[in-house]
Amino acid sequence: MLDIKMFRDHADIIRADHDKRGILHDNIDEVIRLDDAWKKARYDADQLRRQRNEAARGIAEAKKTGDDEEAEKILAQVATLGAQIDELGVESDNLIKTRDSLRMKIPNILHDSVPIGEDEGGNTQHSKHGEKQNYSFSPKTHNELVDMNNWVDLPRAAKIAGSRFYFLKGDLARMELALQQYAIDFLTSREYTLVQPPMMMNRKAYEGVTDLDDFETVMYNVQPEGFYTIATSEHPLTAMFMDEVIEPSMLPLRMVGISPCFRREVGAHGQSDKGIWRVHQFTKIEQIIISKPDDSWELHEELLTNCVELWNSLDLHYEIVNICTGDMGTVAAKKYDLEAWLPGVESYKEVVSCSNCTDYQSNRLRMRYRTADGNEAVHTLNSTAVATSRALVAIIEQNQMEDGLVQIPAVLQPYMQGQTILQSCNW
RNA sequence: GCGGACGUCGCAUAGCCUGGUAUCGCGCCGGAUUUGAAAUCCGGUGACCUUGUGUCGCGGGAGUUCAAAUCUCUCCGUCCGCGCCA
Repeated sequence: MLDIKMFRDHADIIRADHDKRGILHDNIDEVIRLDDAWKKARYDADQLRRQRNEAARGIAEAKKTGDDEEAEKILAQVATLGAQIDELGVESDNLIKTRDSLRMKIPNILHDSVPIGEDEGGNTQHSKHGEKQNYSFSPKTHNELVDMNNWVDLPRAAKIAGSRFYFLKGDLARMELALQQYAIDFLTSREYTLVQPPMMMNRKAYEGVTDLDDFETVMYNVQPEGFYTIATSEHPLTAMFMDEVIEPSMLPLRMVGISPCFRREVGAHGQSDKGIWRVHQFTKIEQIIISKPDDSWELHEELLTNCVELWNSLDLHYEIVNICTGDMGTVAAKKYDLEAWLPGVESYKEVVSCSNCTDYQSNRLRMRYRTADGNEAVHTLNSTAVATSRALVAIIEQNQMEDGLVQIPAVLQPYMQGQTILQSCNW
């Protein structure tokens, strides 16, 4: 959510941003109109409250001196004030609620370096890492590989849960754990603090961190308490300091989160998304930073550097993409995606997303830090380190051998008792 | 799950019984004093707006009242005891 001051003093900046995104200004104008109306109603209500407070003081004074007659007189004079105040109070409450529910829908201000473009076709290449492997055979897709090695059981998962769930078995399940442990060690050695968050959140906190449409399409609602299962540890870790004033000495706060991620994935998805590429549940190691505004752009690059060095160390080929205006969501001001090469399907596909959300989440969450001039909103940043299911797909496609077995990346071998090849599961 | 206590500005704490201007301390910011620092003293230190002798704010919501931190109901959370439990 953008600061309301932005609408009052710099609406031109928001309008220019909407132009870059190719969306109409209607909502901006409506927020400004509602804000003016709210200020007016609020002022009128304040004036009435002021009258009432003055009268109440008069009554208190009269009662103190024992002048009951005077007290009764004032009481009669202000008899109708309460009803008027209630009426105006309801009006101003409605105005500000409408204003802010609309304000929640207005996207963040994009950074200047975000390329202009209508859709994902407008994304630009930021850099390329590693090389495509040369295979002396025709590389298989990850779906073929997990099938022939019995590493994934989709039908039985569908039977007991539903589609897009999976059993992960044998050596692939072991490598999944190795990958988690490796990524955590990699980041904790860079002074990121490991945090295991709650896997469910309440509605209020969740509204602070996500696009409102996500409640319909992404999150599971757990009854009877009405909690929402987290779609990523970004959400609890970012909302952790909700309603707090953070000591500046704590900033920047670097965290590495681990959690299962639950996603409803409502809507149709293409053939290429079958198997374990797009699933309802996976594990993700996530980087989170809470920072002062002046530091956030430098820290955004730090997050990307961590990703690059982590994925380089796995010996994988991938490219980094600078997401364009038309492909950016509501929350981020700038976003890099890391797209790994999948030789089986001959395309680059998204495995990491690295965002600077500036003060958009912290305005909603009322998350500030203390400065000499008062409290100021912090900036929040997040980046995948590894989403295990997708990282597994990249590893098995790129490291596959002619017999369908897979070489384990050297850095993961110590986490698997020195094993070098993923063996098939025999059932 | 049952019973009890509690929730007050960044932290800590008084006010609640008996309704009538948000208390003391710490930390922080500014000023005075000083060569500088410490110490001391003074002032400030939640949010909002049309900046006023203004309004709101005491975990959230509702109610009673001219008036609620204070009384009532309800929800949330914390702590203690009991029960259950990996």
